[in-house]
Amino acid sequence: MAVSEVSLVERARATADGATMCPQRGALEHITSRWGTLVLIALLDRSYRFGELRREIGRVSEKMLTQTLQTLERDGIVHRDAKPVIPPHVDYSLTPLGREAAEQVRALATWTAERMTAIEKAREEYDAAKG
Amino acid sequence: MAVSEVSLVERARATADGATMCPQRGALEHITSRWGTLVLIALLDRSYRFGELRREIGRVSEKMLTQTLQTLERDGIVHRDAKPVIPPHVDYSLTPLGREAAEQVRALATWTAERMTAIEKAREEYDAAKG
DNA sequence: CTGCATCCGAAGTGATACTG
DNA sequence: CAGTATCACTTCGGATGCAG
Repeated sequence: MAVSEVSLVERARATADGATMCPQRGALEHITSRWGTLVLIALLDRSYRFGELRREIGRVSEKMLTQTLQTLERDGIVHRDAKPVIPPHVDYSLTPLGREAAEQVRALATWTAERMTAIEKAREEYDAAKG
Repeated sequence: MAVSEVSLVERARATADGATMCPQRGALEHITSRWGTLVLIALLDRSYRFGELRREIGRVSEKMLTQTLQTLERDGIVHRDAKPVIPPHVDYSLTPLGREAAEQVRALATWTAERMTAIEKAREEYDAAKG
């Protein structure tokens, strides 16, 4: 097994002793966060303006979208291109790094979509047995 | 583009009109949740008992681990094998479905670990520019 | 050993109003 | 249009105590 394959869990424990959480966990959580996943999948298609992205995703507050985009921009996942015009025009797109991450996320989302039938069946059985 | 590649965002919007969130989003969030990812990666290696898993992951309360495991069990991702002995002995392992999911998650975690240097560099540049 | 119930502070979330 | 600020509200998460 490659070193990196277990490093997540190992580092999580290693840095758990009162120290700050390992930066890896942070990055992973930004990418897999509730709105992060949707943003990445949307941007995989094309670049979006702020309001456009908000409409595309739906049911996301300005605050959360702003926060998500800033976090992902800071991690070098999303590129922010603010054109100095009135009214403001800001385009968001994926960096090369971000595109790699987004493809992984999309793979996971696609998998979930494909297996949804099995998952719902499992839920029904679980609820029937315990409920 | 395959249908499933955009269905996540589309469904999120489709069900956004006061209805319950689409079940896909729920499943994806269970898998990518804070403790969900760590549980899946750990179980990819071998089966674990409750306390063992708790120690392996580190810094997770009983409550959260229980909650995470129950959610994943309900989705048919994790298998729970409770042996009727005193004291109780419960083994957790991945179902075939769960193994597929876990491999996707591990791929993402591995990617994050590999790109950590680039991500940290991006963060420093961002902070230097804005602070 | 496993896991449930409860409490409570911390953090996340979102509607609204406001600025550049 | 793109974001910031504030505030009320909800959920998260950990500690503790208890049961099977």
